[in-house]
Amino acid sequence: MLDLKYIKENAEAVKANIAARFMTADVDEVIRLYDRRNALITETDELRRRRNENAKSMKGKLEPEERQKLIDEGKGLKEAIAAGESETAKVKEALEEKAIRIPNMAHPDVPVGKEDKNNTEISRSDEPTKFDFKPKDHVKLAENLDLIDFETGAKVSGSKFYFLKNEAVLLDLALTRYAMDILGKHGFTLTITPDIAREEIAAGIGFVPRGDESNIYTLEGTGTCLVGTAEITLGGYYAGDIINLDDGPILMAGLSHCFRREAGAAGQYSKGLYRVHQFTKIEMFVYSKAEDSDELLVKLKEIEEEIFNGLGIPFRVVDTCTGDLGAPAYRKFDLEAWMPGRGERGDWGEVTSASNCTDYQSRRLGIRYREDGKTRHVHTLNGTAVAISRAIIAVLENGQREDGSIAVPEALVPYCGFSEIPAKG
RNA sequence: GGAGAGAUGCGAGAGUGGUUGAAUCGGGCGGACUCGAAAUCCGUUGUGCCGGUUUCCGGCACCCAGGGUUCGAAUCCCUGUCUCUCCGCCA
Repeated sequence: MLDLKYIKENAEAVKANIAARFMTADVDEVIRLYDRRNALITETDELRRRRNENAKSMKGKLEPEERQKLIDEGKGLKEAIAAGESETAKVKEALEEKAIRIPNMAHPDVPVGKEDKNNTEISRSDEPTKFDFKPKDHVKLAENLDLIDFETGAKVSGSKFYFLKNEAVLLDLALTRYAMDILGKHGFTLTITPDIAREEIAAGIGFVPRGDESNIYTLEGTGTCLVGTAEITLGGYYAGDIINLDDGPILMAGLSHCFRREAGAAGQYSKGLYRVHQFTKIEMFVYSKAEDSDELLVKLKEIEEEIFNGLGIPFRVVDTCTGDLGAPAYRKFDLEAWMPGRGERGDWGEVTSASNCTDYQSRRLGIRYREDGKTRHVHTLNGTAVAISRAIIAVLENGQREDGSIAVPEALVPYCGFSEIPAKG
């Protein structure tokens, strides 16, 4: 969430930002509740001060009637404090509920626009892969080569579940090791995180654990949910802590399974592995000082480029527009890989996403660092190293040959142990 | 899942219902001594919120969390969470 004092002092800018993101949130109501809360705190603190004074004056020996008088006075104060506290709690709750609807401010360079078509392409690794035959999509390729079984996935678990099979399994594991090696080289602490997190941690990261719009599976009666990304668990890692950033930012990499409800998502562009309920992802997460986060976002983007360049998959990088930013993001760069089987003639499809969330997540999670004797909220950044399912789409579709076999990117060969998936039958 | 023990500041660790935001030791920081260092000695050292005359001052809250008892709770009661030990189950 945003700093309440900041909202009050910059109400017009906050409103303009909400409008630019095509979101709705009631800034005036937040300010009204904030003022009301502060007035109540001041009042109740004064009552508590009088209670403390009253209690202190009763420590020594007193005449019985004098003591009784003080006790009666204390009883009165006690009631007034209880009333003040319950009113404050009510206002605080209402304030919090309204305030979390206000999105993070956006970087001044973020393109303004409503949908992903307003994203700005800022670079391109290469032109789309050329074929001298009509390329197939990954669903067809995987079916021909017996790599992914969607039908049995649906029977056993429901639609949008799948079994990876045969070489696809080894490809999955190879991509994992490949990415982890690169992240280790860049100084990330490697982790495999829990796949379940407490709901308040997920909420602190900016996910909505409950309700119709939620993309999260909750675990009934436990107060926990399945994670949609390791961003949740890695962001929760230092929740409530004051961390030391004097020796540089903290770089974490986490492998987790990711679970998403994806209610209502369907159609050509979501087919096959592109949008599924469960996949494996390796996520980068960074805790940094405020002044370093812009630079680190570029670094995350560059690591993503390194990973996909290494796979030889053409991609472009887009600067995500205001309407397409998630609420916690201040700026976001996406890598979109060329997917020859996407749409009619092939298309770019999102494979990674790197966001600078500034102090939006850390404020709610209570993660701070010290600087010049003061504590400040850390900046948090997250970026996809590899979302395995989408990377597999790109590998299969770009590596396909006319005879039905698939060339495996050279960088993966040492990890998976084969350089091609041979045509079958 | 069952039984028991515990949770206090940066760490270890005291704590009688009322001068306890918290003894003591250690760590950190500042200083003295020293050519320098060690040792020693002295001082200092939490977080959040509200208000103000805003490099500071005042107030409030915080001893795992949430409730309760009381004029007054780190201290008494209840619930939850987590940790440890033992048993059971399990990969």
